[in-house]
Amino acid sequence: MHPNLEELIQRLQQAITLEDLQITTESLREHYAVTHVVYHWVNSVGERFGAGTYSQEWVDRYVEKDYLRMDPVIIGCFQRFHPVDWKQLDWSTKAAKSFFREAISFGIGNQGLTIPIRGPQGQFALFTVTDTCPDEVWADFIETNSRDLILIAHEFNKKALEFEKGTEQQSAANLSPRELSAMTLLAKGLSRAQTADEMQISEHTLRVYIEAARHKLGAMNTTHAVARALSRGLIVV
Amino acid sequence: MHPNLEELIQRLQQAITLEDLQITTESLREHYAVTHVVYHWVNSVGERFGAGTYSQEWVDRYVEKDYLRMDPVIIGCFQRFHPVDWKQLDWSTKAAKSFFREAISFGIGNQGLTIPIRGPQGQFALFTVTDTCPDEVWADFIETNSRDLILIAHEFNKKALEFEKGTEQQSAANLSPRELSAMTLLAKGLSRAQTADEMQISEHTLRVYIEAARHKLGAMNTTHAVARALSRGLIVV
DNA sequence: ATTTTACTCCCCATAAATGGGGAGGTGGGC
DNA sequence: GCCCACCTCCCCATTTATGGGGAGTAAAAT
Repeated sequence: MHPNLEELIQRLQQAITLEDLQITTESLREHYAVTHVVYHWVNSVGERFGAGTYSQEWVDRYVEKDYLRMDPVIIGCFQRFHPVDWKQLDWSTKAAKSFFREAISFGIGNQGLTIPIRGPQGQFALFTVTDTCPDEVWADFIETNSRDLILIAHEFNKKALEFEKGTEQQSAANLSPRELSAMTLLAKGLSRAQTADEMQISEHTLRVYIEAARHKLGAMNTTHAVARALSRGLIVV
Repeated sequence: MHPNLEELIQRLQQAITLEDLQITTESLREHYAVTHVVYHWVNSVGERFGAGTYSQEWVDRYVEKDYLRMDPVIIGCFQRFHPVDWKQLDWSTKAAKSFFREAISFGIGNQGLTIPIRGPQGQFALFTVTDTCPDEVWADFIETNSRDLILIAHEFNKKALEFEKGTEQQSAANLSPRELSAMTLLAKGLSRAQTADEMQISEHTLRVYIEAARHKLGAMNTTHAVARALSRGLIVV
């Protein structure tokens, strides 16, 4: 374990503004003596939020070209769980190769480690450390620090979720057991007739539950109601 | 950091069967001198998988009574990111109270810390440590070990995902951008007409996307397809 | 250069979901 | 004891979703 992990995490935990997170990324960059440290998050509303040491030029370029949609780091991390060494990713396509060349020209560095992080309600974030060095040096760096970085990424995301919570409040909307059963069965793909049969009630009665759940959830239709129940963690499929 | 974390994680990383995970939970229980250690996972197909030291009687009881749907630990962890001390959860309802009493009678312990873990395609897992002790002792335990436990939980899930990859690899389900747009808008409660209008295509065309998405997701109807897309983290509302 | 993938459009008919009413029974909480 | 939330049942008519076909263009991957 790195001796200063405690101190770094404490600084993170004490952050109260976005700028504090920004400063923390800069401190981390100095501390680990790497090229860049970035925390990046696309929230449930599609808003982007991030803190990091990439140059503004690169960020602008990235947004302008909509690289989010093709960046092999994003694509790769989205289907992985463990930290991803950029070398493990698929850079074979032409677009990926030119993207990588361009990234290097913007001073991103030739090495990178990105940790995917997933939170409630489908939240997805990335914590990235990049450097400019030979493969062997980078392998050593990962070997030494990956666990610390996982914990730091975790703390970053915890903080980001705290900020998010301040901006969007969500109503409790507690559904009755029968309403929850109805929502769950519908989410499993059963039709109303099947659901009513499974719940051993008439379809007429089932409709009352569905309607009640819809109104409680402020949903437009059954599909919407099921989607909201899922998003809010009221039901599990 | 606990001196034996390295050894424990290495043992985890070398696990090649489900029984190895089971043995690891038992080793962890001894190592931390706690009442129970459990890793539990409900995958995208709804299959349950787990390793842990709970008694078979409690597991059977839990499944029989379908406690998964009301367990405050599940509900609470599903909407949280950071490790959850069971005391932070909402035990105010009558059902929750009797559930807690019953759990204690089955020797689960009066204290618990559960770490929610989320993987690709909406995978959701829980890593739990329980104990029987006073609040202050438990607070100390958490203070001392929570970070180690996060890393252990991470390794557990990495291993579980490796196992999963072996058994079911067909659930890749790549939806095209238009299919994803359709699913997202439907999940937001738009009707087909509104969705088609929003996507600026004819409703006939929209139906092709919905049908394609349904088939790819193996869903019975639109509601089911949207639910699966949400569960697997393909779309966000 | 060829194949695959994605995107767009159109037809038919039937089954399903939705909108709005109303009514009676139970149990728990104040 | 009363009220509220929950559970159950039923009617009407209309809109919407679903099932199965087919077919052409354009871009991208191989």
